[in-house]
Amino acid sequence: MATDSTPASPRAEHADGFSGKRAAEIAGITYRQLDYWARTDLVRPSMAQASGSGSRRLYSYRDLLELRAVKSLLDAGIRLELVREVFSYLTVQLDEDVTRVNLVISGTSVMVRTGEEEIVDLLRHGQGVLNILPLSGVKEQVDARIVELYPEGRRVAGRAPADEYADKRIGRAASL
Amino acid sequence: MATDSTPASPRAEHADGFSGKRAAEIAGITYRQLDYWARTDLVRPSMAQASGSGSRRLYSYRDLLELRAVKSLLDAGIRLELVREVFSYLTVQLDEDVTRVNLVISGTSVMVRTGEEEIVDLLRHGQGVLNILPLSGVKEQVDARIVELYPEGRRVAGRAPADEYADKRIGRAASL
DNA sequence: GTGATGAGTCACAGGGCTGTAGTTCCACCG
DNA sequence: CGGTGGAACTACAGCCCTGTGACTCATCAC
Repeated sequence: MATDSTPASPRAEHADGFSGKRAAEIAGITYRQLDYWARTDLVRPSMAQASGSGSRRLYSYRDLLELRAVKSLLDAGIRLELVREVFSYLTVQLDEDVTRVNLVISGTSVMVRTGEEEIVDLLRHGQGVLNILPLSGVKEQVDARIVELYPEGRRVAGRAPADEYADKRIGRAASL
Repeated sequence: MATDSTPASPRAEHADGFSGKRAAEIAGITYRQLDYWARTDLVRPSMAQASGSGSRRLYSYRDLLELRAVKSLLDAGIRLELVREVFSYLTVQLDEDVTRVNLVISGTSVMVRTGEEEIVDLLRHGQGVLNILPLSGVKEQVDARIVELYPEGRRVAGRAPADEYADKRIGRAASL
């Protein structure tokens, strides 16, 4: 990771990571929320955990995406409890192909979907409420916010070319 | 019964309304929840409000649909706070044409939609999380539950023929 | 009148924060 | 090397929301 040579995107500029305070600013949450989430294991800084007063948390770019995704879900009126369930699956996945994917939450079952058609299928056959979060939006927001808050003169280019996308079911919790 | 002459569906049998206890059973919630919701103005019995100890609440069939819709949203991990917002708009609408309609919640904006195509549009252009609740499911569940819990020998038939369906935006809250 | 039913009330629990007052670590200065 | 300042984490109290349990109390049917 540290020896990363990928070009482009605000991502590359900050291989050194983001402080707790900055992460909160970029994700658009309060510091207290960030702290609470870290202490309760919802989103933890993957580059450096806190280890007592005076230590520093260090969030990776990917962590920022998670923080922002959590905030989006919260803004949409979803209970933190469900968000926790979702992310306990999601953490495994959610890599670089985040850009064109939709996160679909049906009850406690979570999926990553690309095509709109398949989502329509879900709609047609689905019983419960469907929560759909376009992860692309999350990435865009984070990138925009980084540039906005910390322009730092450094190079900021377009994103890398698209890869293949496929639908993946990433988890399913016990039924209600 | 009363002066109602509509045929079919468990609806017709209970023009006299449902007691609080029954309403809770049918909706699949606890009596305490029903009580709390009534006292905090989320779903109130439209046929008879409580007016002191010893009085009785009376819920209409339509109230049952609301109760069940609230429960569905809750089960889907949505915060009661958002549900309140949604229903403050929804209460105006939500009539008999509930059967083929989807309730779409995007942020704090609420819509009733029929065609899947239009939902796809929302997906494609939408920024935030979309919560989609098929109201048809709600009605089916309520009907099934009534028959299941109170078969009462009375006639129970299929539902009335379809009417026209149209998309209607029913409300939009202040932006975040 | 009597008892069952169901609304009213109160206290309290758990989740999700928020505010504030520490604490600790680190960098920098001399 | 010791002192100083500041950034960031921690501890803890407290608030609001959503119930829940346990009673109490008013009605109604008999």
